[in-house]
Amino acid sequence: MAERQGAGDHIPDVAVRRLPVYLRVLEKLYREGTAIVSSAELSRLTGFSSEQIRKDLTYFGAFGTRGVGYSAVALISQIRRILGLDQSIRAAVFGAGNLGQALVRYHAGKPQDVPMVALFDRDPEKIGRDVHGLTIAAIDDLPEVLRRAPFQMAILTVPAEAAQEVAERVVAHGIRAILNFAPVTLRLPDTVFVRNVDLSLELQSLAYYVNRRPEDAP
Amino acid sequence: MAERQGAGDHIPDVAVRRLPVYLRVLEKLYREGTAIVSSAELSRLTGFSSEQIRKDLTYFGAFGTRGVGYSAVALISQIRRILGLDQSIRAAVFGAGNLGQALVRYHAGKPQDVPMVALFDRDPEKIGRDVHGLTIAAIDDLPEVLRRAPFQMAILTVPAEAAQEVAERVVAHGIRAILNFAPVTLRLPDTVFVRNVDLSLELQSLAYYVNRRPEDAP
DNA sequence: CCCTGTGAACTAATTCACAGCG
DNA sequence: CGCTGTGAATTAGTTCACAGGG
Repeated sequence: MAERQGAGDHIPDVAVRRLPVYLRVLEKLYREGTAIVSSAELSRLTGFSSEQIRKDLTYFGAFGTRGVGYSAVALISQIRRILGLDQSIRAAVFGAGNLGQALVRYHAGKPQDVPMVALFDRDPEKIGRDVHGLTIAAIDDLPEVLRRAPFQMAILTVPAEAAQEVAERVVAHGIRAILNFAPVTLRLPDTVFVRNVDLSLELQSLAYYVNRRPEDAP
Repeated sequence: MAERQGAGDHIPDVAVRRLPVYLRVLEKLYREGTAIVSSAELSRLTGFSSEQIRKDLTYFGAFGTRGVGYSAVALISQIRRILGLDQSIRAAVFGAGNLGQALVRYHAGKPQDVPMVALFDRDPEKIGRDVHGLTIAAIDDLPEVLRRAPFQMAILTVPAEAAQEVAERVVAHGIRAILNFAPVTLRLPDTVFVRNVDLSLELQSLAYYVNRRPEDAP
């Protein structure tokens, strides 16, 4: 009689990825003094359909009031809870090159739920230098840094050749979520969740739409 | 009797986004001397299923040889043609802050099919400075720069508050493809193709998977 | 015999349409 | 009434399974 214990129904990743968008919009509305928001207004501000927004939210519960809408504060804290942002989630950056350093600085300069708390590099020249308050550490110091400044997420900005090895090392230390900027397909146990962001790939696939008539848009 | 002129069937964006991944793997194989590749090998190297790869390719034609596989060179040039990379496609970066400058430097340092040929900023202090060979231009000089160094794609790394306005200006000058790094939902005519890359959003949605058992992975 | 190409079957995701409730 | 919540219908995307041709 027992169904799959506590698992609930499978939630599509596309829905999970929309939650932070809702959160961003809700926080803006809230700062501007809005107390109640309808799915129709969220639709206008996010570009997603109102039924999609309602459906996404009901994957996790019933947060609105029929005939009225959603309380902005309440929905903000619900979404933060769903994503786990109510607990402390931290990230470390691997690779203190152009991109790694820029991401640290860029991210530090904005409101952030997931702070970057460590920055690693392999180059002995760079170790010990400061990037926006973070001291560059050697990747070999990973265990020690993890103890001093725990993090649950790795952001890879190392060169393509190094990415697989670095990924395996962070996974060996218990990291289960990776944001990979290196232009390689990582091969990792599927207990690890990987999201890829690849500038060249984005530009190449955008090229497809440059010479296309509007009707062919997806 | 005439069907929708020349339009062919609608090709899903997910498939278009996989093409550059195939391309990257094929180019690596080709550099290493491989002449013929099977969809099974591409599957192993990309993580996509072999039938998906074959299906994706047949959206655009029949490029393989039954019983044999695909010629690496031939498939490379086919995919490049499909994406439009056989013509010259160029991008410009708007916003010469941390991220914008880093993207220019990062991208310049690797093989690239879509070069970045211009860099804009609003800050008079920055105008005229050099970033990896590109001279920072004022956004007001957009028409002139477009004439001197034509580009078909805009990469937005301006602050959130400025993104909508800058987007509208580039669209007014005929740009129809935008890679948006600013944390806002752009509202643009749907003749314009926008792809969003938002670091905070990626981190927030990854957070969801940090505290999840492997079975709940998507 | 092998691997591509492809309809058919299936699975996932979105949109519809309306019941439900403040 | 109005807007949420949600099964049902639809549409999109993936995988299956095998026919097709070198």
